[in-house]
Amino acid sequence: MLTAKLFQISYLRNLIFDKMEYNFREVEKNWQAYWAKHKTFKAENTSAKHKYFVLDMFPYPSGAGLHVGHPLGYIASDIFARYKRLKGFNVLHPMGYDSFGLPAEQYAIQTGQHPRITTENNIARYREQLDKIGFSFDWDREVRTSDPQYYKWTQWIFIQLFNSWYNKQSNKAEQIETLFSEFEARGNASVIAACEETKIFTNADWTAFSDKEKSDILLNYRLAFLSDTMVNWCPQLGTVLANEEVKEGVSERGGYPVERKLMKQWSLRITAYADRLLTDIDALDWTDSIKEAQRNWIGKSEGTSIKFKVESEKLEEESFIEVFTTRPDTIFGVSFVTLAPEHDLVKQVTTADQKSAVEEYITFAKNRSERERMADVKKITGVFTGSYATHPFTGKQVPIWIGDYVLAGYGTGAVMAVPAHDSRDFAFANHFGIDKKVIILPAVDWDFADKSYDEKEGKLVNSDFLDGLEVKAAIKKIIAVIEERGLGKGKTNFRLRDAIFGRQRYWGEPIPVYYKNDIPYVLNEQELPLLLPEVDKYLPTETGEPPLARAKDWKYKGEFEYEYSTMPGWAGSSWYFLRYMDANNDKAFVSKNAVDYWQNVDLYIGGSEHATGHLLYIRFWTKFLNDLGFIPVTEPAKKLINQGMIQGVSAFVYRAFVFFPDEDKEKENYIDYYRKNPVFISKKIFELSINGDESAKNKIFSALQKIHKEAGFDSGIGLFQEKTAIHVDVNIVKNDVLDQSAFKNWREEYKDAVFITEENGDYICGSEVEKMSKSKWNVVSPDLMVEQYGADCLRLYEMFLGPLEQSKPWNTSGISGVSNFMRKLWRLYHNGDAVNISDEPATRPELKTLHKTIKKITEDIERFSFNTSVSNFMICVNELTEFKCNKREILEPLAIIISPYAPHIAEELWNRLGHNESVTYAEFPICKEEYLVESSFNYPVSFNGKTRFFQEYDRSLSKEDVEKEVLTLDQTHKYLEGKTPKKVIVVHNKIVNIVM
RNA sequence: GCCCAGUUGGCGGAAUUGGUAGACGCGCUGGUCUCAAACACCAGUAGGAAACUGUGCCGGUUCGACUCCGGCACUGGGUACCA
Repeated sequence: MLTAKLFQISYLRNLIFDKMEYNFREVEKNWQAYWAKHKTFKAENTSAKHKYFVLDMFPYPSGAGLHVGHPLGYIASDIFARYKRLKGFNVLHPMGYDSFGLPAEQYAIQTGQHPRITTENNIARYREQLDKIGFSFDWDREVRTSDPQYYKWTQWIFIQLFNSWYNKQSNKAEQIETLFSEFEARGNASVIAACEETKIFTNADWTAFSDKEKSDILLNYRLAFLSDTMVNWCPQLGTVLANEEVKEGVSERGGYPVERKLMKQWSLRITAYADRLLTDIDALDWTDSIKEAQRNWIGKSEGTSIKFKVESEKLEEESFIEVFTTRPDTIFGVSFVTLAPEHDLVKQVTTADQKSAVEEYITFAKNRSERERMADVKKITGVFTGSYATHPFTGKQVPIWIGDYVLAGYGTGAVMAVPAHDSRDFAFANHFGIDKKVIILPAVDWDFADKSYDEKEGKLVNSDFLDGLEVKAAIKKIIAVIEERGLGKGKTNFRLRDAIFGRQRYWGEPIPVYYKNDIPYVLNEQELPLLLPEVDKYLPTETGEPPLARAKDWKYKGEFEYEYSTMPGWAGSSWYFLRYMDANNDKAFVSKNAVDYWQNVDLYIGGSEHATGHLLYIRFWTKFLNDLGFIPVTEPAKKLINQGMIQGVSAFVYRAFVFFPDEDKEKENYIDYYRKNPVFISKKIFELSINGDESAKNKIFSALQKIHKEAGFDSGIGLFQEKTAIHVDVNIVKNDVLDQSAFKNWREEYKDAVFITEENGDYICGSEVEKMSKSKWNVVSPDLMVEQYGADCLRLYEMFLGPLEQSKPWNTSGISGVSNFMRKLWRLYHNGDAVNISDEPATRPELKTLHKTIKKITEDIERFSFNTSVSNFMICVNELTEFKCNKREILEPLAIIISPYAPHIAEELWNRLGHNESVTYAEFPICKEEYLVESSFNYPVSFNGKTRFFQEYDRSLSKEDVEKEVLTLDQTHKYLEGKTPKKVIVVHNKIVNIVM
């Protein structure tokens, strides 16, 4: 009763107190409304100012809403965008939604609700959450990939890809018409294109071909093409997936198993751009890890193809196995040749004796799922074909094997095996007892019985004309010889595969293709967008066709056959940066004026998980659109920053089971009992009891006895040794201490929980850093933070947590420091409730504090070290508070420099300083170095290994003073009693060391 | 296995060019205010009684190393038979 009353009094006092304090709720609401009303952040497409394009990777609007980790990158980009505006740039800072995707569709399958509805609801929630944080987005330029006005242009780009081929001579994509006229004039003999190997035909042949034949040939050249390819098929999702969407043999979304399957599919010929995607990386200001990941993904390797003649009586014609190797120097070490199980020659080279064994093996390899293959990489499997090939140099017979360690899709699908110098060949040879021949002598001791020597260093032996050469010289020589004798030729291979483009799903962009007599045609531009039709169910049809086959009243239904696949999730996101430049244009995907002005993204912020997916595709499309002359740039983003992930800190309580020795020990019994009286052991006691601490055990035991007594039992009591850790909602845990009553109310089953606590009655939870997720009860919502501390506080704190690029756990308790800082900042400008600003000139120390801060903040922002900025603001405000500084001369620039970080409070202060315009239109102040000069300082002197502060000098540092350093030397001599030092080391005008 | 990033107090982290390591914040301890508490404010806070020792470990370069070089260990991320 008394405490309740007192609480009321203190509550009232706090209310009055609050009135004098910064009222972030009101201020933030007002300024957010002001920005929206005045379109403060609207970017114009024409300006005398320099442009600056700051882009975030737009989110997929999921049903779970945002957690505190999501806005991290947006806050950073917003700070930079606001900073650039203050620096006088015309800033484009847009936001949108990547709104096609699987989760909405899965939800639709379960509930029957149209994915559009789900998506719109989620977008509305995202928008609400984003608005609360006070971002400076130009919402007039919002894009949604699922909006027909947007995907019209995604479809249009697909059509451009379909209507293009890659000319390797000009090294760019060209209109398919140029190829067409070349075929009509001369056939394809002189065409060098990115395509599958094709038969040579003349212009006469071309004219004679049927329409279908012509179409098939052209498909082989088009950048968007249909082909029978091995795809990653996910039966549970009922769709194919790109390599990038498969992680460790299961689907990235959902984690379902993935199989290999041969299917007719739309693909994009990204491999045509492999070389350019690789070489252009170097010039980009992206992080090394992303650049490296892309290089590895493209996987360029230069080597040689070599032909091995097959010795087989069965074959009428001469037949060769072509292998690809990066180590032609090891040719004399070849002891067998291995074919991929899917290799064309497998059937022909298999002898009658081996036929059944080979067929058995091929069936085995085919049915082995991707997952199994990855799981037992070390398991070696293979079979001998019975045939031999002729070694091109020694003329000896080498056996031909089949093994699934050779991939059909890479190189030629066949390898020459050199067991002594390749670890995979070594393992294979060891397993099947094939002999090895050492042909490179390493400089170090090497046990060839144990492992292969794969290094590209050493001298060649047993290698005929290569003997005595170093590896590098040998490679050069052998390539020359191979080419001279026509045994093969230098060849470059890429790991990168063409991107499979069709998805057997509903919620995506329809591929704008229809079929007439089995020939694919693209729609006319006027017919776009090809709208996503309504369907009764979002599942495949009974005959296994994609959901779009269910559409009843599609435009040309019955007239032509439509393509039923939709585009993959990455289609819309592969060009969205361009749409922001001219988001509402219905004549073109972007106008020439707009793209000429905005060019490309200056700063792109997003997660590193897109390294080999989105970030590769967006570069590909950009290059393609540039080739066709639609845009002036070849890269989408000049600078890329990857923000780290914010992890959750899960809290745990430890549950002990109680049972009664004299009762039935069946499991149900004590589970039942526990449900009535769960016992929780604190982290400390839990750990101690594990380590066999007797006193802790006794403590648990006596606590259990107490519980037991209260329950009305007389008999002995026991503690079940296996304790369970339970995730507990982090919102009822503060500084590791559990809110015990909240915990009891949290779940019905914990209603009667009994706690074994520390001496002071606190229950200390265990904690662990994990991914932030609902199921782990460690999600902290930004709404809650904004509600409790304000948007500015959240923004500052997210930056303060640590370096932007680093992953770090969220810890709400630290936010109070930032909250305190906000109050101190407010008080600088106020005395009680009233604004208290003086027009007196500032003192030198005050000016020094200000300009030091301007300098540091500028440097911090420029090098994206936002965490140190927040510290520097705190130092600045602490110093000014100490000075009791309320000078306009100081506080006005302070409001400006803090505005990118804490825009709401900055606007309010700016307004209270008497300005009518938004602080956004102010000018970022420039540091005046003269105020930074030290008036006095200590010389630290290291002498005989000890550092002493030499003497305090009262002087300012100017250029002349630096030259007058001799004076300091005099002082040094005096100090050292007339001895002359050998060396006096001066750094930043300070003597730091004296060498005698 | 390979590639990339990292390892600093009780915790998050700072040190920008090789120049007084631990800024700033959290937490903790003590004090002021209060009947009491919360809030707020003030002081202290790497370890050690001290000499000294301290940036994952071993060694090197340097007058001087968290920073540069060589080797190792561990943590996180990416990748996976790419010939």
